[in-house]
Amino acid sequence: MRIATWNVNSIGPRLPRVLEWLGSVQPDVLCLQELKSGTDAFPFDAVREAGYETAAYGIGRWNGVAILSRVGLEDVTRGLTGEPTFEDKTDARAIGATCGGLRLWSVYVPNGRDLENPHYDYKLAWLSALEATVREEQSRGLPFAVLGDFNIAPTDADVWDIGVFAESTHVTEPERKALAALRDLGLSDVFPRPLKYDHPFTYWDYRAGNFPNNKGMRIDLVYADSRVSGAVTDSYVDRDARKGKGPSDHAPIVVDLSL
DNA sequence: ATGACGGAGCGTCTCCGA
Repeated sequence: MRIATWNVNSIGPRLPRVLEWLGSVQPDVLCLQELKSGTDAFPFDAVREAGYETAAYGIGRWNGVAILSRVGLEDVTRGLTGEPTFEDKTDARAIGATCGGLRLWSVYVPNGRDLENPHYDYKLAWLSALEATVREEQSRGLPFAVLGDFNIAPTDADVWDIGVFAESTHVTEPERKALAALRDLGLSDVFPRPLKYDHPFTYWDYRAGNFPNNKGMRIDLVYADSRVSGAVTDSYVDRDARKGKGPSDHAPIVVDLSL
């Protein structure tokens, strides 16, 4: 089985590239983040013609997540257990489903913005709710993984220059402790191989030539339990999907499993 | 060339992203 995750930075303008990518890479399951569309506005028909069912969760202009599957899509759950709000609004940042016997979640962790911003506290609260949800979900007894844009660089090596991030989110100890809490639940970081250079970055800012200069970050992650991680035969960041005209600023991660 | 911000909304700018 081949599973994948991709922050597409809006499904509308990205749809042609997503369809092309599905056709060439042929994942069985694709977790999407940052749809920037409401649930009803998702292009279900075009994706169905490509052979995939979709469970989408979007609330409009920001965030939004989905799971596409050609191996079944059951028991869909939208949102986290005890999910916090921001400015009294609930975001659409997490969706879970059972696909081909696996319990999979697609998540888009809040950015945090700045260390003094209330959005940073929201990010940490959201991560606590994710931990609680993972704990609950594991009681289903199915092989389990959570995939998505975590907006956290797990180590200093996961950004191109840690000196640039001295007063920034994404690299702080509280954020990294939230990842450690997921590992304490038995999940492990499925570390992909890069197609080029020596580190598997998954995000490069559009600005200032960051992609051609490989000023990237590894913030999209696959956290899998032992049954899933033990079945991994290959994993890579498809940086080719970051090239060319009209790309997302994130590249997909592809994980092959022998279950 | 991989190649030097882009998406969305009521919008001619601001917010957001990381």
